[in-house]
Amino acid sequence: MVKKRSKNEAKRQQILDAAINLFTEKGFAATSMEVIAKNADVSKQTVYSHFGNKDDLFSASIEGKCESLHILDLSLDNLSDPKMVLHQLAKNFTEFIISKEACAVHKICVFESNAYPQVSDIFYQAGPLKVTNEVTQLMEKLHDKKVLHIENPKHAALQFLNMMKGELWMQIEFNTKERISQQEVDEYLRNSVDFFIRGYAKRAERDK
Amino acid sequence: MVKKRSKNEAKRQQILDAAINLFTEKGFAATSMEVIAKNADVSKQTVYSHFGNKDDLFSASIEGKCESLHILDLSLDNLSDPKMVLHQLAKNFTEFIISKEACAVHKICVFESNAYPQVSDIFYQAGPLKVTNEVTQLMEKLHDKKVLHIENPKHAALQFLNMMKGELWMQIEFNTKERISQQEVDEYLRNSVDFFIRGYAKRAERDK
DNA sequence: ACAAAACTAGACTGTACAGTCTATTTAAGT
DNA sequence: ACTTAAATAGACTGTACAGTCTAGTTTTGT
Repeated sequence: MVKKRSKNEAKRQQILDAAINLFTEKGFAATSMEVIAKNADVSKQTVYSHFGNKDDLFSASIEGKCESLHILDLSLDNLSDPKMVLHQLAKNFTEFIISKEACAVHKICVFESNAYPQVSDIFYQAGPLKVTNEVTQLMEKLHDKKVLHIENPKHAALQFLNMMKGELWMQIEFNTKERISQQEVDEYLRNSVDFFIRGYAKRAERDK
Repeated sequence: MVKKRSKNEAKRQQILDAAINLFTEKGFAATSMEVIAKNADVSKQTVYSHFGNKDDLFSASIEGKCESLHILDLSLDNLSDPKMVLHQLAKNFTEFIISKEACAVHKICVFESNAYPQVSDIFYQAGPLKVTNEVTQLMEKLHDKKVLHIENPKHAALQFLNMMKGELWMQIEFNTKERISQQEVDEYLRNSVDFFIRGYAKRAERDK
């Protein structure tokens, strides 16, 4: 007659929420279990009862965050107009990567990738790798439908996505004082999409 | 009758060396002044005498590192062969950004950019910004000499540099187990240079 | 109702570390 | 050579924090 009670799921979630906020804001080392407990409105002991130690809580909180981040929805109709598709993708992508949420998790995962490669890997799989794969499929489709001429879709996806980061991404990474204007960002995106299409235009169209 | 003695410059350098190594390896919070002193083969008090506190030592060590990083030497003759120039640039750039040194400083500056924006800014100026500016000038020259048709050289520089990061850079950032092969990296670089040149070819040559 | 698991509060331990103090050694100016 | 500021080593202080323990309270399955 084993009595099994489930732990309070709400509390677990409160702890995870507080933990991910603090970890991403202050980093692992500078975040204490006591402050996590306090922010979660829960006793320290409860934290330890749900998650055995600080490391495990860290893993769990990053994992939880990765699950909750829904990145891109590539609802890609209208493939025949690559400019529109790619521009939309570019906008969605940049908007996502500069979001506070995504940025903060990205930062801590990169930083702790030596001490916690498993954690870093969770993010890599759920984030960059997943997006790259999805965009690779898009590139394949653009090639198959003869909209563009893309011999290596994975390379094209990497080129496209990396390119889109541009200056804004660096400025956000380094938290610079000055930021380029929205107009400049838009222009960079437009310019980059045009450039991408020129570079991967079908032969026949290269002299349009 | 002021007697002025200069502090031991060698020790100062030992401290800076030890500090930058530890900070970049373990991060700011996880690096103690005692361990820095020990690694520098110097007493803790000496550390405090040279650098008032941990924050100042952190700034100084990052600053020192930035000065010692010589990034790219763009000795750009043979502009008439853009493929060669850009391929060389691509190789130099990737080699630099994946170097342990550069990576480690990059990581900590990004991570501490909230707590220490001044420090992060030093790196941004000395690294990404400087390289971008230099490559922008290269792009201008390629346009002026009518080798390529580049209306916005800064955008082109950003596109080129970001693009080159590719998959390897992500894998190094996240310290993944698997790494793509040197061959794949080379192929990506070649592919990307070709793509770049296609995208910025002069109109007359777009149907070569 | 009641038994046991989940929770709480807070004291406690041991460790680590930033920064200071003190006593000693080193070396520059004369 | 001698004086004295500068530099040094290492002990010391106070704080913070991971993780444990205890004693009591709440919740829940039966």
